[in-house]
Amino acid sequence: MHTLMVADDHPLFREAIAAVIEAGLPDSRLLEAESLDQALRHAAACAELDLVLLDLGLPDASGLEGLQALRAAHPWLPVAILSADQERRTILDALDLGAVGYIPKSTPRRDLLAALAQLLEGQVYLPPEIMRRPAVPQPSIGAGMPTPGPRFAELTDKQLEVLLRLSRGASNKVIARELDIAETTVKTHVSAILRKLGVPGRVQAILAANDADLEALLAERHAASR
Amino acid sequence: MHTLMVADDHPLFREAIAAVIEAGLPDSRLLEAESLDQALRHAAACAELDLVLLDLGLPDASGLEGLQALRAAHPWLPVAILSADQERRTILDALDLGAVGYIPKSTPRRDLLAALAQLLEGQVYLPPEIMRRPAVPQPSIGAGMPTPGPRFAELTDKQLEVLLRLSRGASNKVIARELDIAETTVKTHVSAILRKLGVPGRVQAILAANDADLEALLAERHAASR
DNA sequence: TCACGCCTCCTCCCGAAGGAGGAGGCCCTC
DNA sequence: GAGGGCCTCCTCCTTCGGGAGGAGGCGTGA
Repeated sequence: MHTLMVADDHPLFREAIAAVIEAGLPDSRLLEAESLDQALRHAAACAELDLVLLDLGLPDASGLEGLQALRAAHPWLPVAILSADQERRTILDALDLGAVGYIPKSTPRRDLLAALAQLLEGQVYLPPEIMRRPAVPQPSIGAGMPTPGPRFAELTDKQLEVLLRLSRGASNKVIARELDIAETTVKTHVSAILRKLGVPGRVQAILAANDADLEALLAERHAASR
Repeated sequence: MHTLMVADDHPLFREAIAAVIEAGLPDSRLLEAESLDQALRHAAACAELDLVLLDLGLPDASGLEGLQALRAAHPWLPVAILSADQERRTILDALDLGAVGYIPKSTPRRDLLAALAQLLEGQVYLPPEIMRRPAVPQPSIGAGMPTPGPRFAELTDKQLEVLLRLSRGASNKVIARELDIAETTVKTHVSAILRKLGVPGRVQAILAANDADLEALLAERHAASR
């Protein structure tokens, strides 16, 4: 027998959560709050609360302020964020403020139930699809700027030419025609690019390339070679 | 069959980990590294590596530098920290740098196994006893931007969900798992997306999607449906 | 001169991607 | 009740993408 509270200003969403919990965690009790204020009052009144699911963006609390307030008032109360926000930064900030978990609202029902079960067991839950994404652009920890990121510098000129066309969505065949080399040669270059960038496929190479200015890098090299 | 690597400079500790894994994850392979350098070489040489357990305080890498280096060299390689350090701040910094989990060395054997299993399943693991200690798309729907471009408006909600993941570089298989539908269904959706956007392949769909703010569009729809 | 890196191309092989075509279920509207 | 749109899943088939492994030519620097 667990007691949960969902704090969200959308009645329909609260209803949906209630339905999920009723179906998946049969003998649980669910409190509902439509504002931070009400959530704080519920928390004060109900001693056996096991978990709070807190929406970001309640009318009376912008962003993570609600979490902060709840944590300050009830440091022992486990609070998980339930939000539409999928930003990695937001999740880390929430953890920083003491959240025990973070559940994106886009989480499919079965994963949501698994997450709740995990949280009620005393574990921590974070959305794998976000936290396990490679994107780590800003380390910002000490050390000036080694920022190797993807090592475009390691690519040879030819490989950069290939990557440039890759990033524009060209197929191996098209690249071969444009550079007037055999398709097998293009594949060799592509393989080398994937290896050097440490990505598993051309799609990821394109996404990485889109974060950099390849044309500038190429122009720079051409200038340097003159 | 999983392949793991433990990077720790204490032979006895590596031995202990090996024993735990051998007993608890019978058909796994374990690589051992006693320095960051060796870990990097192993990672480069072994493609089927599923998880790296990285100690903080290797001789050739102080603190989280090793994690940073490993992440930079192999962005797609899941790395979990295995450390004696129990500071909340350290854990948050490790996550910040892209670690998929954090296991204190004081973790009892059975919890350690559970954590490894969770990590190998693609989840995130954090030590509850530390993290649970008391301690946005805000789309700005300013009306003014119709931005039809490619006809994203013609896509159904589900197709938008698929396109969103597509644009992050996910394969059909991954999308299927995230949305909890069959891979064939994903293919159906992808085919519909390609047809509606008038592009010849997923790569072009991604490039088109990157020029638009899909999250905002999705949030807008969800808001409208309430 | 010899080694090394780069570019070029090849074959064999396998898994991912995507089209064609069909089918059942659900829900809404006419 | 009969469409029709959407979501779901299937099979069969082709092409594309990428790894493994090998090989030859060319230029530069030790």
